[in-house]
Amino acid sequence: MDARPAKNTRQSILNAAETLILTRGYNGFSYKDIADIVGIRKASIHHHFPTKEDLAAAFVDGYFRRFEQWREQVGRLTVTQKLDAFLEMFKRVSNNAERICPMGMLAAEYPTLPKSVQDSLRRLLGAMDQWLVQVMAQGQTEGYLRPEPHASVMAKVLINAMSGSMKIARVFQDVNQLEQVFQALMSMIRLKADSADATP
Amino acid sequence: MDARPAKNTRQSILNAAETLILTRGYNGFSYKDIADIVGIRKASIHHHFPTKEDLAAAFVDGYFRRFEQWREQVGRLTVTQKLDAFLEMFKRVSNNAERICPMGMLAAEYPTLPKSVQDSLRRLLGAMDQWLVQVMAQGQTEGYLRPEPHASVMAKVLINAMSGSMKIARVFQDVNQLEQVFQALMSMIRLKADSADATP
DNA sequence: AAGAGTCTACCTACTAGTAGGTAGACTCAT
DNA sequence: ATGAGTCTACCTACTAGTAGGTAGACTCTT
Repeated sequence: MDARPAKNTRQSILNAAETLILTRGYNGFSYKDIADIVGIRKASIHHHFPTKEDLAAAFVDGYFRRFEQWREQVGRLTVTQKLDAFLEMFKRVSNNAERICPMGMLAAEYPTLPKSVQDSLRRLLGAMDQWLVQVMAQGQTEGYLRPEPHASVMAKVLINAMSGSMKIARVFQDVNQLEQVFQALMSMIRLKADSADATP
Repeated sequence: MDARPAKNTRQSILNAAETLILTRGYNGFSYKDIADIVGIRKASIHHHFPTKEDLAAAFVDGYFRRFEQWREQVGRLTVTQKLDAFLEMFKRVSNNAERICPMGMLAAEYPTLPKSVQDSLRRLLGAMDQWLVQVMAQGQTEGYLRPEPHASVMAKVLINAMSGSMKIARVFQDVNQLEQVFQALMSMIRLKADSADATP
């Protein structure tokens, strides 16, 4: 059927790994779980990803690339739109209500992760933080966001509040929490109704 | 030497479990790890805690009881003092810089936890949330905290921002982050300099 | 012919948990 | 007071099952 079944299997494995990592964590799934989902044998996974460490690092790196693409896409939006897009990104991760974001999951498991996965994760978290800080700083310069606290702290508060909410929402099965928390936080850091430096 | 050495071992196991759960998570440690720390044989742990599920549930329940005691102790303090005490509680958890709070760790692992542990955890998270919401509401009534957003959302933002900060701080080895984030958040929700309804 | 991809069959290391036993302290009837 | 019975706390030795990973044979496609 498929012209190139190869890439497909690799991607299927990666997709299965993504769901498993974001629902159960690195220490909470095995190659058998992946094999069952993808419909191949356990040994075949090792052909694409020799070790579990390789697989996890590949997932985080892939996530990083997708984040970079997304960052490019939203680059020309206003601060308001960027922050809305940021919320949407979180919502997309938890669209099946069982997943939480890589930060919430993998950062919690950090000490138990293989070194290469730790490194990839640090890069991802660093990039997300850097982006958010820049957006916050821009918002402050434009007078759209309050000048205090410092953009870097504002960013930490927002990203942690979002990530934490996903987790708590999963425990208590509360679908609307992410949106509520986001809107509340925005109302706390916003100064004006809207920013409007849209560079078309 | 000791009249009743029994209780001691049980408590040692519980202490080891606490550190292991808060650093590596439920899926990240084994009975062997505990045995090595406490200095007894693996099988002996089963005498005190028949299953790993029993051990984890006992830890969470013990944590819950300690929280209830703490809540009693801070009951008569002002809102400002209560929130400061709340920060101190978080700081105490992470005093060795490797631990994160049960919320950050166990809530992330939630879908993989045995049912009884899930139940205990839900009780703990529920109690902590309830307490914080009440404190926030009191602060709003006294005019010490901003009337918006709703106390329940304010509580979620604070607790998640704190819990998340501990995790990120561990990844980037940033000791001061918890304090910074707390102070920043307080400055965002505070209306007056201090609350002063101290009931002596 | 060769390589990629998948398979069966296997390995070692480790997991939680069990079986069965021992040393010593407590209880209590004689 | 003393010996039988019982209890706690721990032990060694084991089980069944699962983890990640490997070797080598079998297909296809090019």
